[in-house]
Amino acid sequence: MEWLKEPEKHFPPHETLKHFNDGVCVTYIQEKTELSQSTISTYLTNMEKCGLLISTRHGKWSYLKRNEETIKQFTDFLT
Amino acid sequence: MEWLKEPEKHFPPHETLKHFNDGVCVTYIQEKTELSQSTISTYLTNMEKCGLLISTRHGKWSYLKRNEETIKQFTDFLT
DNA sequence: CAAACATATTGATAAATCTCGATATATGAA
DNA sequence: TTCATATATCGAGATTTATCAATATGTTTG
Repeated sequence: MEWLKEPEKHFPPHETLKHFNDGVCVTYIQEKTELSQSTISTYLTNMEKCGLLISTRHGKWSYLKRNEETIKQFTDFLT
Repeated sequence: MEWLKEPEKHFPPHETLKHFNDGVCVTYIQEKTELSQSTISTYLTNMEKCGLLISTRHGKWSYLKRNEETIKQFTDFLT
């Protein structure tokens, strides 16, 4: 969640997409976390189901970005 | 944590102490949570060690109240 | 001091979570 | 259509967490 605040600072640019408008692809997140592909895929899917992340497919890649609206609701609740 | 924001609204007055200055005793919290005595004792002890609660002993009772300073640090971090 | 009460600690078990490898599915390229 | 790549799902083991009963310790009161 922290890395996704400023993707440019934490991930390399994607080979085809020239922007981070829809976030970062699963593979890059997987590499950076050093967890297995299946683990990260499950985590990200769950986080999307929770509403914390938004997933967008571009061709074979899934891009993940923060869902700021739900995140705010949640941190407001915690506070 | 929520109950301890306004103890008067969630707990009966204590038999000896006439105020909630130091919070609420373990037994009252235990009864309200409907967890076992040992479970609640462990939880409260841990929360105190984490700095989230402040424990004060008056005779045979331990009173627990929120440690607002640390709680704020924590919610700030989460936010 | 002994009994009674409040809280703490210990040891144990069931359930949940973390994590993976193997396998399945989806998608673009050859 | 087949291959290579990206992601998803399944089944399972190891670890952690939640929770308790039993027991120990601390404290007041008779």
